[in-house]
Amino acid sequence: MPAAKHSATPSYRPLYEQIRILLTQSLVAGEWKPGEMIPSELELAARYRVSQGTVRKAIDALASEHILVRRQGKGTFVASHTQPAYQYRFLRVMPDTGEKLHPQNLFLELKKVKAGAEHAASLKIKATTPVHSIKRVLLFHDRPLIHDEIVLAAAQFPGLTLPKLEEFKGSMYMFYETVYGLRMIRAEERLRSVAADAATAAHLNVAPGAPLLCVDRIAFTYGDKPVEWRRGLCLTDGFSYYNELS
Amino acid sequence: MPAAKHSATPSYRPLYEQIRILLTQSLVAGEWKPGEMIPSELELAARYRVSQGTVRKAIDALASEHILVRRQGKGTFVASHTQPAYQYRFLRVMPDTGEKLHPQNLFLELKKVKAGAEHAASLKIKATTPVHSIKRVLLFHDRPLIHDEIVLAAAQFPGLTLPKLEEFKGSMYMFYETVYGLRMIRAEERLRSVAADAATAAHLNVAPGAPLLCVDRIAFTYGDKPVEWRRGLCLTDGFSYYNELS
DNA sequence: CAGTGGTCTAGACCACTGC
DNA sequence: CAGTGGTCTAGACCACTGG
Repeated sequence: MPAAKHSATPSYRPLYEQIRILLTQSLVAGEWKPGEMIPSELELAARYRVSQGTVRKAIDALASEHILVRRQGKGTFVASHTQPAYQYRFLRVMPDTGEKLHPQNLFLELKKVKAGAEHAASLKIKATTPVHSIKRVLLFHDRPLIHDEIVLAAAQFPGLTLPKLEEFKGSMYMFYETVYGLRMIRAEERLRSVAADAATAAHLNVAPGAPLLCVDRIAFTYGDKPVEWRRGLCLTDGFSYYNELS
Repeated sequence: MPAAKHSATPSYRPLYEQIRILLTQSLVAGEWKPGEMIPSELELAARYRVSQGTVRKAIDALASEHILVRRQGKGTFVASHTQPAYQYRFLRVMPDTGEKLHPQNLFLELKKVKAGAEHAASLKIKATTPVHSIKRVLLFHDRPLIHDEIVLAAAQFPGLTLPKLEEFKGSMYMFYETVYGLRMIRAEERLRSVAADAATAAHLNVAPGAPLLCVDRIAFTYGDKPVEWRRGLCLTDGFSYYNELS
């Protein structure tokens, strides 16, 4: 017997949708951590007093968003940026050769500053709230490829220091996840073509004025909560930003 | 009674997958045309001798690829670029204001030429095969925004002429669909940042050397058959290429 | 082998559309 | 109202994993 076929909210909300929300809440609460296995479909069906099929549909939805990962014969797992296939989940820049891009991090600085208007709006915090501003360069085969500025709300990343970033081996999102328990599930990007300014040109070892791909990104964790603002300036000489439209 | 739970192919193929293939074949054969309603789930279930649930799963897959569109209470329809929501399905460039982009076409030329190596590889045809090369500019509020070169296999677009393009009102994909029965379902894009050459600069009314977003696209019809190669050079001053990562 | 996810069925009922 | 897609169930069986 299902708990309730209808919710109190104005418009109709199917059961599997309610289950999806409950599962998400458990994820937010940390009941199951990234990489861990969640209970089997039959267990969850029993817990929520619904049929296996309904649980399946809820899990299907979360799996299609890459929040959960199903593995036949093993179980269903919380997706993690530490899993090999998810290491560079959001990195769309790739060599035109088809080679795999495993860039190297070179951190330039970490400053604690006050959020400007754009950062504040993106991160849904008040302007002048303290934020960390990180600058780094991504190297590919020892050649500088991308210059990033990354802005994070200081309140969400207490005790963040340059050495901590530098000693960590792996992507930023792996870092957020393992050190701060923040798993990024989604991002929005806006791309523009810009001319390199002097400072960026120096970092990327190109002439000032060279055309660069400017990628503005906002990354979100569970519940569409924005966590990271990022501006990447990227060389596209032998590299390109790949996208599938469907 | 299902026709067969296993296919003859080496590895296991579920029934709903076989149904999905049959539906796709009917679409390719033109049994149901863009915009038309396909038979109801129960009819299809009877036709293929499977349960409604199995048909549902096949349709779900096609709907998630935007090949079919479900409308509760009405039926399931073949997606069409002529439907308002699908007009500019693959246009990711948008004003930073959030305004909707309804660009205007200005055709510059149509030439019949031989396919070069890149076009041939992209369209999976032999080099030197005849192709149409179309050049146009997209205007937004009378301001030139994008310069496109579009390459199509001549064999697939017989009798294509500039006047035909010019008299047609709507997007290119609407044109392919309504005039040649070719519905594009998917595209791959590669983005780069480039400096405007003299000719492009003139068309877009900017200084030579200005940074432009170069968008190379291959668009596919049913069965991943490539139909269109396109190179767009786009101003990103007040506009940007929007993308969601998940 | 037991346990997991994956498929498929048959049937009941709900929500939405348009006549 | 009939007809469509959408939800939910209960149960059978298949495919895959690992001990």
